[in-house]
Amino acid sequence: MVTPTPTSAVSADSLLTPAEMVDRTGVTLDTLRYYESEGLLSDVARAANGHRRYSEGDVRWINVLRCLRDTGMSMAQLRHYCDLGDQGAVTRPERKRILLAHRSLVEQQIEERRRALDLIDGKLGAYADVEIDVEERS
Amino acid sequence: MVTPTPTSAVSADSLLTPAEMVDRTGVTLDTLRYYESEGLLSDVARAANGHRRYSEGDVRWINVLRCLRDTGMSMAQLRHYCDLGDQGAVTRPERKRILLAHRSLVEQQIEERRRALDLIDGKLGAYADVEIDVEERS
DNA sequence: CCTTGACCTGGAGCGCGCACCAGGTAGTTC
DNA sequence: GAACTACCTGGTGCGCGCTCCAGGTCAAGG
Repeated sequence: MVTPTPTSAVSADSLLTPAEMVDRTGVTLDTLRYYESEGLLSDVARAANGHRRYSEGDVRWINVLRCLRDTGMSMAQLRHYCDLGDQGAVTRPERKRILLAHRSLVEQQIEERRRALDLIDGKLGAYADVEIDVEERS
Repeated sequence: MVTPTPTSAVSADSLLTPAEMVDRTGVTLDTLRYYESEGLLSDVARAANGHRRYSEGDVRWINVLRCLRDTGMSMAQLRHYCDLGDQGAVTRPERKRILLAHRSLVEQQIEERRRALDLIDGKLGAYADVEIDVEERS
């Protein structure tokens, strides 16, 4: 399963309502539901009235998802990664491969951005004489 | 036929044909025209038959555009930046401001990616025992 | 003369990742 | 008991940044 569930018994008061989840993760309600519908977040608990209840594990998992998304992993890749998680330990090698591949991609992104900084600094050199009005608004 | 086009014959006056521009910049024909139509690339020369002719300056400028785009500057911001350039020296302070702002954004991106590396490495720790089949083909 | 190929223009189409909306239910508040 | 709030489901819409397409021009080659 995707979300680590340490025990079968979960202390009820540690579960978060959707609104609390939004606060904790910074992810919107719509996006949380979207991720769940796409299989990125499985086994979300429900209250008696059908409302979702998120665990601390869900919070951590959403943070992982956002980290990967924000560094350029596509929904499709993320879905694949989650599917592998759902399929059990036999997929661990491939999950490791995916993480390693993404890791090197992130390193490339850092390199690309370092080069960008150099280019920007080069252009900024042409503005060395320009004083920026610190009082300027907006 | 995939026979290499006779690019050995460099176009006169060191101006580049659209196809040559694609080779030099890695940007597609459609995108080059799109950028021009959006005002990111002005005053592109034309041959007698109406075909575009790009200068070495155009090549350098496209590289700047791609650098900024690839680090998250939106088309709208890029358009604004180019408009300022077209308006002359009076806009230099704002152009500098934009570059500085984007510079700090890129630095934030690097920081975010460093944190991503930490998180990925943390997860990779759980796979320390996993051997990846190096022979695996794909 | 006919074909081929590079390029032209204007406009439509598209994939992604959400964001928004309508219509409904369950629990609390006055 | 009426309103209000929080949430539900299923579906549609949308902004961005290209990407593709139809239909045409022009020049060179066989």
